[in-house]
Amino acid sequence: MAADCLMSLMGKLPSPRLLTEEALGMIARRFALLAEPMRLRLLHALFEGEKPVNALVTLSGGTQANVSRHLQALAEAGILSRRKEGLQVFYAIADPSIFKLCDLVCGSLEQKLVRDAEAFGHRSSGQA
Amino acid sequence: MAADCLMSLMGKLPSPRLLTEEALGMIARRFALLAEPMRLRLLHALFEGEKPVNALVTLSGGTQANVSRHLQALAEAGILSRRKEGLQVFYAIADPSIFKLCDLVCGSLEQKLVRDAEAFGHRSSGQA
DNA sequence: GACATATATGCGCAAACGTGCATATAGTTG
DNA sequence: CAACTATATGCACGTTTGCGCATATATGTC
Repeated sequence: MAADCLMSLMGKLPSPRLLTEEALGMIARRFALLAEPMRLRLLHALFEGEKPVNALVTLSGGTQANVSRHLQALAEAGILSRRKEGLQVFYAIADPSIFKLCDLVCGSLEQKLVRDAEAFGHRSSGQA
Repeated sequence: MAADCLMSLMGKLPSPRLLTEEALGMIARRFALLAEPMRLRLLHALFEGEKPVNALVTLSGGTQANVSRHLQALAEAGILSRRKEGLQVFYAIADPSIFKLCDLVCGSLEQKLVRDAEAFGHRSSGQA
């Protein structure tokens, strides 16, 4: 199960000895890519399907340069796919695990919010 | 599904208007907590079960101060639980979604590594 | 009380990161 | 070829963040 996810990952890598740190770094980088609001915004926009950069710029409200950088980072990590068609470049979600990751995190956050709200109500008779 | 995970999250929050950014920030922070090798190391150590801080210091190889900070951050986010027993403080994984999150990320990384390895074998030279 | 152990915190520093600006590259159209 | 659009990149800046050091707090022991 999850307890040995790092182990299973190590088995797939070329030199199994030094890779504990390397595997951790890879996992950390993966999570780090999802740890930016702007990138999450872009991913959320791509949940609907493939989109060109200019559309993502409009939807996200970010600068073209920034959006381009973020998309490139996500694509290099294999999270997004990149397709060039004429002048435009279309990005799409290439890693379906992203959906489940977001679902898990959002579900967990919902539970935490509900718990905190209940704890709030129990301690003080009113709400803030 | 995942496409409207932000929406469902928004429904649970007190003021539904401004919360799109706030929800994104919460999700981003959640992922950011998992984006550090040291914190991943601590979580991995806690996969076996509840452990005191000093044990986690030994297992992770980090400084006591750092380990304490990381544990505190994870506990404040609700990912870890904190139990005080005498001089020692025991931390444990309180959010079971962490297991699935790690599984998903590790599985995705495995696939990517295999793909890259195959692409490496097909071409005589690869790109970085 | 003094002392020891376990954990948490204040402070400063160095590295990493996101962002904006200007500009470069690629491709289309006249 | 020139002009235009879409995307990518070099550079500098401000913020954030993880870390180490020393120290503070808490609890148990003598």
